[in-house]
Amino acid sequence: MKKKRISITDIANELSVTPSTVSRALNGGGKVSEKKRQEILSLAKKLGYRPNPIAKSLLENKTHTIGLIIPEFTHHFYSRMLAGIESVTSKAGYQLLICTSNEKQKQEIKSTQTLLDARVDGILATISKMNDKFQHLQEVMDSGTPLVLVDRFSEEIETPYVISDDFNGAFSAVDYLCQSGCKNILHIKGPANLSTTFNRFMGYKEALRKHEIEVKEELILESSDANLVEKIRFCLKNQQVDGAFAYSDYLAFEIYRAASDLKIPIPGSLSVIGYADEPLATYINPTLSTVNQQPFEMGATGANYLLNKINNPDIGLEIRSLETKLVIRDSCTKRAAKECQFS
Amino acid sequence: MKKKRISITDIANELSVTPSTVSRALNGGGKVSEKKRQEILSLAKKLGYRPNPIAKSLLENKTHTIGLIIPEFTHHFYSRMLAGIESVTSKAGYQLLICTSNEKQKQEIKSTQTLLDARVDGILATISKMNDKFQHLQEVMDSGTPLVLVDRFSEEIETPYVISDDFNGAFSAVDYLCQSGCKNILHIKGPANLSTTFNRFMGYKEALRKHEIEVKEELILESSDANLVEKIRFCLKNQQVDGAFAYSDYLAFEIYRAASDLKIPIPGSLSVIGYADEPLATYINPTLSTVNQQPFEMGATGANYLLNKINNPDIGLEIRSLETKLVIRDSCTKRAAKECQFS
DNA sequence: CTGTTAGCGCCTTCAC
DNA sequence: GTGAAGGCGCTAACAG
Repeated sequence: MKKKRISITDIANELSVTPSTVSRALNGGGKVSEKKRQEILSLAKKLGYRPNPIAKSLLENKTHTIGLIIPEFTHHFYSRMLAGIESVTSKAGYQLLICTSNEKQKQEIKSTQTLLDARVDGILATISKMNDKFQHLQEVMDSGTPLVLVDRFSEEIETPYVISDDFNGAFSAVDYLCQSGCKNILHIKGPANLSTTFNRFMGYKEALRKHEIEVKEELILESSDANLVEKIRFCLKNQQVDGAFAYSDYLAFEIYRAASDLKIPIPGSLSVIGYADEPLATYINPTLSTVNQQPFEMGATGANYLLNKINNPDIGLEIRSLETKLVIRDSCTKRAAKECQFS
Repeated sequence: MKKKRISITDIANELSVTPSTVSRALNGGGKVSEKKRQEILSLAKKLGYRPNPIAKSLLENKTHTIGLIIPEFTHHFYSRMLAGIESVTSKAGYQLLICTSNEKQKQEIKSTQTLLDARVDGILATISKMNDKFQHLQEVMDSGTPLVLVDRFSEEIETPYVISDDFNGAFSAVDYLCQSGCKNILHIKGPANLSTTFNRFMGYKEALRKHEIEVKEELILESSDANLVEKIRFCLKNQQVDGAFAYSDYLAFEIYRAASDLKIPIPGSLSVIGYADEPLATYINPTLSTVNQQPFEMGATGANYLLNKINNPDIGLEIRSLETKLVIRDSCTKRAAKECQFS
């Protein structure tokens, strides 16, 4: 059913020249008499000739396509990251082949295989949460396909990555809480095994240390805890909590709920800061202070880096850590104005 | 830098047979002695042979890739739609090449060209808001590349599409409001020129008609109106509005704001229903009743339909309208329990 | 300047 | 059963 696309040979026949000549005329490479070139060009245009990139790919062993593996589509964070990636790749004339892992290792492995089979020129991946093996990523690297990790990385795989500066992001948030007078700051940790969980926790602790506040076990909760909701409630009730820093905006929202149940006013008696600057942060009441990770920029940086690596295979193992932005909204008591951003 | 992938010829040489034989053994097609077949298969496995789809594409004029054009990544709706599409295509062994139009016609045209150049087997598109020309889509169809439109369509282009049943979605929402006693129902319309805007408006009017309520011009606002916020406020203050149906959840949120400013309690004095069931609907206070369009299913349906059309080019111009689900939350006074879904 | 040849990786006749 | 030949669309090297 597909209409036959016209090929270089078609226009060669029409003009009684060889395909080589047409190719040369079209690519400007070799020498072709000006007259022929014009003839060829105009006929090509008239016929609506479009080169077949498949043939070129076969020849050059390049596809001008980059493969992307993301854990899921639905999080705003990944959508923004995707938008950042797309903005760079489309500008550079690369196509984007998309796969998802659904946060499952098995699907991630399948995706890498798919992308390798498709002969993509490079792969951009956010590894899934549950990863404990990395052989599939090692295979990508062994195949010589440039690989750049975004947002999450692992010590076990030696490839460049672009991440957000979680340590400083968390630090700035907790530092802010301390400066505005909070003494008992609750922290809800993220999923175990994630570097982001670890780094945000470290940032939290470091900020407390700076302000000479003791780190109390009772104030640290795990998001995976089946009784999280009750524990938050218990904590707010019994620990004189006056500040809270959550691994995510969604967890911060759980704190809102508990506080609302307990009639603890935010920000009156409790200042809350979340993480990620998801849209919900501006919709809940009071609007939520949070740490913006600049996912668009993260995606764009990763894509740029990958394209760079595709064209200069020798560039080394580089790591980029993107600055975060502390966004203070209505969920915190304001401290004396400083260099942070209000919104 | 890329390591040479091993080819059918490599393994043929190794075994002193011809590539043809290897090809036959691998594809099971022709007759090959069982012994040779085993040798070939095991060597292929040992060497980690993977067929080159590029070569096959060139031969078969098929890429097993479908192209996708969406207006933007950041809306939850499109993310869900994308997830639905991906779930179908990946299961069917098709790749997904992604482009975005950023709601701009110019970029949409460029995207169709890119996808056509890439020789995708079919295109799934959500046309951009601002489209007034459709020649690029006509070109897609003329090229013989199956095209299916999702979420939005135009009368000007004769191709199958999958949309949400906006008329009934709106009707069910407004009908609900009427049944719970609302007499003066505000409607905020969506962007002009979109079929969704039109159909939701029609659903609104039809529901009023059913309940013999007069349609009042003063109760109908345009989202594009520069003074929208003030007009909502004016309306709530002066028109005894007791119900509101907005084109989107975001517009419903504007109504919340105005109501909050005017100290009009929701749902006490005003019932509000939005549209799309965006995440914010569950985060705002009170939680927002809304119409769920099942974007995941819409994407999946579109993808299935496209794959079907790719394999049966003769199937006709079909149109699917997906049912919506009215989701009643806390922003409405409850009516007597009926068949609608609570959440 | 332009035509011929060869080959990217694979598959499909057509002979033997 | 298996090999040889041709071709998908294109480019590069080598002849003229």
